[in-house]
Amino acid sequence: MNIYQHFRDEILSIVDELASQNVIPAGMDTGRITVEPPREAGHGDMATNAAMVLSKAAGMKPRDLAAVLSERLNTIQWVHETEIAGPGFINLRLESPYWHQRLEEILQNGTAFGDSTLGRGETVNVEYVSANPTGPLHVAHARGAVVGDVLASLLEKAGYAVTREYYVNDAGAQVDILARSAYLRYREALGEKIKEIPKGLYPGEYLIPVGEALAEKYGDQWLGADEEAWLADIRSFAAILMMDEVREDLKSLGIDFDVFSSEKTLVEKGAVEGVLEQLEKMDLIYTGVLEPPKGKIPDDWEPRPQTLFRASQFGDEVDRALKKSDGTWTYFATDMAYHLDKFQRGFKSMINVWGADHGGYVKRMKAAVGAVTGGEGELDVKICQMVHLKKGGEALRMSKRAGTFVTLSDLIGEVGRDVVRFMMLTRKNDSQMEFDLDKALEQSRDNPVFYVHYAHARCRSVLRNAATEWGDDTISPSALAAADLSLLTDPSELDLIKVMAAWPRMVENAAEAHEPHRIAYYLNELATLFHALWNKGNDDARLRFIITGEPALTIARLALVQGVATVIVSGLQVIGVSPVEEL
RNA sequence: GCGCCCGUAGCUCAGUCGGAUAGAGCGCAAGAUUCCUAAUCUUGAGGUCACAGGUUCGAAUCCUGUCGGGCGCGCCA
Repeated sequence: MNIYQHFRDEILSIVDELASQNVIPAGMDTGRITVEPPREAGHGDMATNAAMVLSKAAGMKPRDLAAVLSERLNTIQWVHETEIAGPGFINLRLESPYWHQRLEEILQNGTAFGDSTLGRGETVNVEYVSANPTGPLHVAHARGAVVGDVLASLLEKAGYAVTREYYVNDAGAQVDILARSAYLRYREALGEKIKEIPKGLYPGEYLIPVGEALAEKYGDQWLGADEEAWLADIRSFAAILMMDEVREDLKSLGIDFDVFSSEKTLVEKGAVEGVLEQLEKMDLIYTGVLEPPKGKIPDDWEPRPQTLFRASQFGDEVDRALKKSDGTWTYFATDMAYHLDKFQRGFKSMINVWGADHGGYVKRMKAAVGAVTGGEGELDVKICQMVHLKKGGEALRMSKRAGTFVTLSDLIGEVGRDVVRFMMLTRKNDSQMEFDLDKALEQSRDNPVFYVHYAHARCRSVLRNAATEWGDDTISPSALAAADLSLLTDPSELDLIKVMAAWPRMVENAAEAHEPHRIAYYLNELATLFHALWNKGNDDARLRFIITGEPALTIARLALVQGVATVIVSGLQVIGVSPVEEL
């Protein structure tokens, strides 16, 4: 349950009630009323801006209106006291039993705590990774993979019906290059000496086994043959092998897609012609000549009539080309068809997770979605900025051309899957990130993965110790459920419960904002509070979890510890990281 | 030249679709361990939220401009 939502509803009914009693006008816009945790703990448990938001429409000064509202709020169940502060905030302080109930709720729900019905089962398509099937995944893909996957999990937890989708670009020029590169390796496998991989082809050694496999399957039949004889076969052969590798890499990151959509299939079934026909009917296509980009004119620029989409009618800067000079579709044209296809499969809400190099593509894609769905489809694009790897205090420079990039599987081999997943969420997706391989393995406060794991391990440790000393029954779910939680009276214990109680709201807000990194930050905060409480037990033995000779108090505190562990696990599940029992 | 993203403490970064005295970690200074994991914690110093205007009860947040960094800029994806 989102507790802030609960009290917001209470305020709305108070507003209605006051309106029906003609104390304030009826029919005011209450949409901007919020109930939030105040930034400062000293301001109570919750604060509402209701009086300030409504004051104008009510024709009252904010603080006067606040006085009227707070009088009624005082009578609501669980409200301990209210206070009018600053320009007209109403601060609420809640009674301790309310917080004890929240802990009980956590214990009853287990890791399902935080599940929300916000999404009302609406479908959302999250498309991520979508790397060309031309080589293994590397570090840049890892960030998008994690961001997309965790965003999908987050939306699921918030009550959406999520489809995880990978778009396989198996039709464009990139896979032709793959095929030519593989052909070289094929000749090599048959004994030819290849001195140097020509510029423009993929030099990576990962294609050597592909060449060998080709040689084994097809023998020498293509030696000396024209490209048109072998291109199609090798292209699909190599692309399939590459996708197998991609799937392996994703699996090792714990990522499993629901749908792999093939660009080639889409093109072959005429989807591009379909979407263009539709656009033609809407008069959104014409033949024209684009202006060269100002300030920077490409060397080989020449004005040329092209088939263009009126993207500028939908918020883009210029109209965009749909056909290449060789008559084939641009990537954009097939991507339009692809997004219409998604929409027709029932996804009004689409999220794409892209790398930084696609930033300039966002506007036209949004324009395209707006056009082909008649404004009904909604596209959000999360751009993941670059990841700079660091090791031994030095930057690891990567170059795809030189073949010196660090692969995803290298990275996982170096630090492990869970660390990769968590670390990728320690920055907003649109901020650049430095990934320090040494720090990611460090067991210190510096390393948020460790820090959260440590908090959970400490929880488990206390529970194990209690079981050893008092018997397994002490920590059984039924024993903890029967605990007298009213014995939890210390402010730091209640503070901890309050942060746990904020978890459902965190899930909803992060899901609505499409910001998975907030989960990692929340877990860090929860861990901080728990570590702090733990250390209070060092200063004051009365605050330790296990108090010999006081079973009731101990069980209440074990319930608290179990609650912390539960919420941490609930969060780690969203991130896709396994909790550890001990370190 | 144009578009998008970013600019917050010495460093790395949060900051809840406009809220109260702008936060955290690292680093720095000083402390806590016969006791549930000190792999942790506590306290302190540290700020013109890049800069200049504007919008309003209120701006780090929204708008305009300037400066600085990143990404991209017809027939690559």
